[in-house]
Amino acid sequence: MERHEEVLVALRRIIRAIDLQSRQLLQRSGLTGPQLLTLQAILRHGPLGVGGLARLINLSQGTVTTILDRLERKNLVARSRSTTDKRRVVVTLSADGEQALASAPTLLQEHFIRAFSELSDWEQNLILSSLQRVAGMMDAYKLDAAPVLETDELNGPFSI
Amino acid sequence: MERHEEVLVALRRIIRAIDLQSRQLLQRSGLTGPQLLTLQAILRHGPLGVGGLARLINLSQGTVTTILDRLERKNLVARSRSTTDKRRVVVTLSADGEQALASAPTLLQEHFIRAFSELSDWEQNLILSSLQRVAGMMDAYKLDAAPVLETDELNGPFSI
DNA sequence: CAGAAATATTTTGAACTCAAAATACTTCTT
DNA sequence: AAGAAGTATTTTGAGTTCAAAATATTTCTG
Repeated sequence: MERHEEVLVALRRIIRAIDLQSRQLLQRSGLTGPQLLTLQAILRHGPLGVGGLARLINLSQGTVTTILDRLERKNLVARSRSTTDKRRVVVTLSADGEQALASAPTLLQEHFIRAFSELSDWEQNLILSSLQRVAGMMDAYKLDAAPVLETDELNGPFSI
Repeated sequence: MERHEEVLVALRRIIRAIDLQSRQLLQRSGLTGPQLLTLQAILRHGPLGVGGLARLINLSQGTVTTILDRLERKNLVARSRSTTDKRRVVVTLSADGEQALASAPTLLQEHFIRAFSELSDWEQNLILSSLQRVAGMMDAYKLDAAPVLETDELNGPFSI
């Protein structure tokens, strides 16, 4: 097996572990990972537009809309149209939302956080920078690809 | 921001990049990432039961069933009941499936594979072992919960 | 051998995710 | 001011994912 395939296997394990954690979270607190992440982002950054929120948590706008639908149904957030620019929808935390956040579990499994914290400083840094490096290599294309869409790149590196 | 939170941010970027790659794949070849992964596993390991397939690619049995539904609808795989043990469903690649696999793109973006391959040997190993370490810390609990899998179609606990 | 326990798979119900199309509003141009 | 162009959000349609319940078969036990 080539090394980049082993990378994929490791990533699939990680992705699955995160998904399972999200489902456990739902059982314990009624909030899934993405929902909790969304609430945390609003808490940290204050009232936000949907687009800004999406960029902050690395999700598409449409995805954030459906997450907000669920949070709104549970009365954890409120949506309101901005008065200055009525195209914008501003999302705020409700009192219930703050309450839910305060009592919510962590997004990563407790035992992962513990294990990670017990690593030495340089090991933590090594792991973090490896992850950031992989992330950078994977989403690098977004930076140069967006402007180039006009040119006929359809027969480019990804053709069948 | 604490370091384990930065870990989560990096992981979210990676997860998103992989999802987007899967959708590009679908545009170009008609197969999504999980579908391609499933076909590859069958090619490598020969006809498989659904459960073995699920363990091989780190997905639940129910998930694999829905993926197989789509692959079967496209005539890329065939399901048949095992004659020796009729509880089991055996999945095989069709001729079309082999053909599709032969002409399919890679699961990771070409440019990621290129960038990764250009790293020095020790850098590749460093990244791979960091990912494996994170994966291990995340799904460690499963090992206590579920005893050893002893299936003859499974070479190692997480091989693809 | 008949019923119970175990194993394998599918179905069901809910959440997440995206691209692309549709909608709503603002700002720029003429 | 009227229409065009741009920006922000939601809707639509499809795929992925899981746990838990339902179904199908086999193997064990009395």
